[in-house]
Amino acid sequence: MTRSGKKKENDFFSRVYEVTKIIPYGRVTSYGAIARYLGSGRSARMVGWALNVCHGRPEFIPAHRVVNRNGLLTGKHHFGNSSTMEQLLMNEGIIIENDRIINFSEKYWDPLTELQ
DNA sequence: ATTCTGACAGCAA
DNA sequence: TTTGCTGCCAGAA
Repeated sequence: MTRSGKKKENDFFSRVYEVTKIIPYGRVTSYGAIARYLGSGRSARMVGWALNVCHGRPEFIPAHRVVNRNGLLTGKHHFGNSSTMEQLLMNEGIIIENDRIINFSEKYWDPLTELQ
């Protein structure tokens, strides 16, 4: 598609969004896992950057289901209210304490493993 | 073109 | 164990 108003739609960013959108309800994953799934396992920071711009997307992106490898809600501050992210996660059955997901390994969803 | 930044991850001390 | 620095990649100024 010849630049539909934006740049390449199949950018690294768009892939991040696509992967993020297919995260099942009640499941979470990490930035590194997504980066790895996209091919660049060391671009975890880019994933965070992409999600930072996800607000400019018309579609809903469950960015709250993406945390760091420690299960820590590092990006909760980017959801308008600092409590929005944990509210959304707890609403999906995720146990959060001190901004960290308690049952992280339990709810962890790795695109590499699940999607192959 | 160059520099800085960023919602990370890995490793060293 | 916790704390801190480095590497990494792509976009914005």
